Amino acid sequence: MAVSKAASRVPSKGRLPQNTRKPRKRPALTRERVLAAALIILDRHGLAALSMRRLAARLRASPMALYNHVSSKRDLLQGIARGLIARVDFSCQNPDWRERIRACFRALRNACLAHPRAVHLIETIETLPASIFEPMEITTAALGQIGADPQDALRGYFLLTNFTLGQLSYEVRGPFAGIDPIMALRSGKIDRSAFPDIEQAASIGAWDFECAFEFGISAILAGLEQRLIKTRRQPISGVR
Amino acid sequence: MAVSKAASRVPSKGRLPQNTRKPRKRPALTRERVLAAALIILDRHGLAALSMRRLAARLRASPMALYNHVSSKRDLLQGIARGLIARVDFSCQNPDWRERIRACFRALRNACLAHPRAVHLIETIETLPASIFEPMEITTAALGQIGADPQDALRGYFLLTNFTLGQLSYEVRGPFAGIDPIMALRSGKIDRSAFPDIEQAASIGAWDFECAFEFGISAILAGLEQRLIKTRRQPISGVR
DNA sequence: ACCTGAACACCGTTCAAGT
DNA sequence: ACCTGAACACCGTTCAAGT
Repeated sequence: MAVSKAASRVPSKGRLPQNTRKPRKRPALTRERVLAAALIILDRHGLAALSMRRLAARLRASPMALYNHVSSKRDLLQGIARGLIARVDFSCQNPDWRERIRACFRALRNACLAHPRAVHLIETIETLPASIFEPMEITTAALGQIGADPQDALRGYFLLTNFTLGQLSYEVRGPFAGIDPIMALRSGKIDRSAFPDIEQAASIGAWDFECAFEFGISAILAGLEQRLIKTRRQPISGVR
Repeated sequence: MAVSKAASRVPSKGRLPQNTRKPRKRPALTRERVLAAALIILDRHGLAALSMRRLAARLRASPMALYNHVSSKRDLLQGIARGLIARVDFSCQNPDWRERIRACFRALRNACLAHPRAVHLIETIETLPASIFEPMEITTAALGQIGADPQDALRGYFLLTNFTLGQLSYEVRGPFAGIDPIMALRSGKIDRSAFPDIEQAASIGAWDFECAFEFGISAILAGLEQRLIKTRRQPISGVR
């Protein structure tokens, strides 16, 4: 992993160097600058448009210059994802354990929605920054508090994350012309009479993902509370 | 969308043509044969290895021959995903509505696990085959039966699918060297004392995804039942 | 230590030509 | 109708060379 030390050249005490030989037309490359530029391309034009060559052009450097700050394209993409997650603040002081959990996943969701085209990167991240352990710790602590054993608490955590990321992955793909079952029914491509109950649902207005998310978290929390308390001294390991 | 009519050359009544000029060394290309070969490469070597050129080589044809049966690489990938979903049998005759729902998502999960490297394709499918409406119909019908209004029933369905696909996406990425928090803690890369409750969970043996899945579905069903019955005449639209 | 240009081994897809 | 080879405009990355 090639990491530049260029950042350490920044003058101490925050004073700008006044008599440097010549004001650089293009500021020196940095891992941070490379990642930031990559995120801009990703946000604006999508993952397919993010090539090393295009990124280099935007930074007015040769493609190979990037490899001084990033060891491969894979490292670049992982760096973007890690950076986004590392900046999220998951903490919440609410005394209600349900609200603490809810706040975690809301924070994760909002961080992802700020960069929709990076969601897939976050989902496929390989080495996680330490901050991702915060929601895990908060959730397992809260569930332990209501009597869940460690294994069930962890399962509860995975249930919540996987739902959150799963919905994000779906939501972010928009605008669901051919993907959204409601849209598909409405467009008449599918035989409505074969699916009477969906037909009913299809009369609903625009789908509100935020409401669906809050509904989902609420239902999960209610289910976890019921199941974990019910089985407090008798963990549901062999359930099928 | 280029679709070949080569399949219609198959002799009627299932009789093989005995005096065809010469037994072809390489059977004629077909959309089905192209998709099948692509799935084999995908299963064996992953998405990155699935190029039009490599696929053509495996079929002993020129890369351009593929374009007679598939309009683009995108069409190829979508075709694989649609094919996998279309073959799933979601039906279940169990009188218990919970079991009918459970069977749906178990079927979806198992179909995906049979082709782990195709999961990402299934998640990002654009036009869905009609069969994907079956779990939706079964779920919304079941939830309607216990008193949910159409909107909440649909939210319940999305909760279940997004969890199922979200966990699949995570599970399939394995083997979680740097991604699994438990592994990360165990490897000592993270300060265990900062996360006492996870530390507890880290004492658990190998993670069982199937159990986690069943646990998740159970918790969701319990939560949905409680919430939907409780709010039968008072849908939770503005919940936050 | 950082950057460059040329080159290598790949891509997906267009095009004109063959049967 | 189906297939081909050559070509185009791209990729990520290696290498040898420059400062």
